Order: sequence, then structure tokens, then C-alpha cells
Amino acid sequence: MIDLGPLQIMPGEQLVRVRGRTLMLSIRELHLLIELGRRADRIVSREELFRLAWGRKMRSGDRSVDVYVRRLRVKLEEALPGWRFIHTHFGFGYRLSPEGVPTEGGSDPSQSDDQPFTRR
Amino acid sequence: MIDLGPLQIMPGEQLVRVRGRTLMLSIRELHLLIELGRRADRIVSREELFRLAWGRKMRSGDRSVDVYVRRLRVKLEEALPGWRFIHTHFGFGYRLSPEGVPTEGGSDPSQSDDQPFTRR
DNA sequence: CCAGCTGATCACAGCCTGTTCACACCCGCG
DNA sequence: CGCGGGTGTGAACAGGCTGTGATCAGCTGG
Repeated sequence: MIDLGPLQIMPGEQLVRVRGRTLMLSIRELHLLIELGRRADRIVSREELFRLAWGRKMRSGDRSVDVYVRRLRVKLEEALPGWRFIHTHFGFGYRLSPEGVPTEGGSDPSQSDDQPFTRR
Repeated sequence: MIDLGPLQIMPGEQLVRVRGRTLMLSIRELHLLIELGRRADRIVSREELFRLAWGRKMRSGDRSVDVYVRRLRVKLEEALPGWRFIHTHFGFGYRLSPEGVPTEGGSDPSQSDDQPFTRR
């Protein structure tokens, strides 16, 4: 199991939990998140992400990864308002790492940091 | 990995961390910082820095290095208020070496408030 | 056959970045 | 003290890269 603060990814169980609550994800969304999770805190290129989650080579110009990242962001934001999980590295790819916001009644710092100190 | 106190440069991962938090840098900023890091504590001329980070010869009069040094300074200051990393050597070039805010050195009454906690 | 969902693509808007300028500021030197 | 050149900064630009909403077709269960 991959434990990322409030986010828990269980590849074996084929499910993801946020604060104990199971996230409803489609198979693609799930695989994408799992692969991102396996490389948490590291930058993963679109090509590699596609190869990992789709199992085949990405055709140049394919925006599928972007679209699914978007969908994951929506669902994650919905599950944990104010947190940011998937970070864009312009020209490189994406990186998964939980960043909570300090403006939460009760706060849940877990193990990661909070406060993204650079725009975006 | 290049470990410079609170600053960790990971050329392989294509990312830089400050106190464990990932710094959001553009490709140029990243390469420039990496090359500076590889020569930490040594003075590197603009020409060499440009050649290393841009991969080609610097045209005379090109201010790119200055501009990117500036941007790096802003992001580093933002990530670690009060610290100084990139030092200018007039007529020679730049040198990277982390220096925590010196509470000595004489006059510095205006900005005595360097570390506002650990950023909530 | 219909309704609901999901994967795959598009097209367009908007953001980010690498470059260049222009001008203020600072340094060493005569 | 006045210079001339080096350095610090803020902005403007053109393009490429991403974010996003919508559309379409294939499946599946009812």
C-alpha cells in the first residue's frame, strides 16, 4: 500500500482511499493514480506515465494523460478540498505529492509539508 | 545528489528540494542551479555557466545568466527567507554556497525578523 | 432499444517560459 | 569626485505547453 498522508493507494485492492473514504475512480483514472503513486515525489513524464498506465507507447500529440490528470484532480479536490496532489512540471510531466493548506480547521499535516511556496 | 545544507539538488530526479519541499523551477532555472551546485563554493564565470546550462557558447552581451540568477534568488529567498545562496563576485561570476542569515556582521537593525516561524 | 458510463479526441483559452530590453544601481579606478 | 562598465530588476513578447469543457462512439446492464 502506498501511504501519502491523507491519501492511500492500494494497488492490490484496486482502490484508493482519502481519509478512509473510498474514491470512485474509473479503471484508467485508477491506474494513472497508482503509477503516479508508485513514483510519488518524483517527476514522471507524460510518455512514461502513458506507457505505464495504458501499457503501450504514447503517440506524439496524445493529450490523454492531461485529460485524466484533470479528472483525478477534480475528484481529489472534491474529496479533500484545498489540498493539492498532482503538480505540473512544465515541459517535464507530473509529480504526485500531497500538499495541504494551512487554512483548515483542525489541520492534517500528516507527514508531508503544507504550504506550496511557489505559485501555480 | 548534491547536499548543501537546507538545499538538496537532485540532477537525476530533475528536481530541487529545500527542507524536504520540492521547489518549482523551470528547466533553465533548474539546469543553472544544478551547474552552480556541482561547483558549489567555487566561482563560476558567466560564460562557463552559460555554456554548461545552455549547452552553447554565450554571445557577448547576453544577460540571460543574470536574469536567471535573479529568478533563482527570488525562489530561494521565498523558500528560505533570510538565507543567501548565490553570491556575486564582481567581474568574475557567481558562487553558490548556502549562508544562513548572519545575526552578526554589525549593522542590520531593519530586518532583524528573519525567520517568521516555520511557515505555519 | 434505452440510459448511463467510460475512453478517446478536439478545439480554444490561458498560463508559463525563454529571451531581450531598458534603466537604475553599484563597483573599482583614475 | 566623476567615469565607464558590470550587475540588479522589472517588464514586454512570441510561442509552445497545459487546462478545460464538450463531443462522439463503444459497452453494459436493465
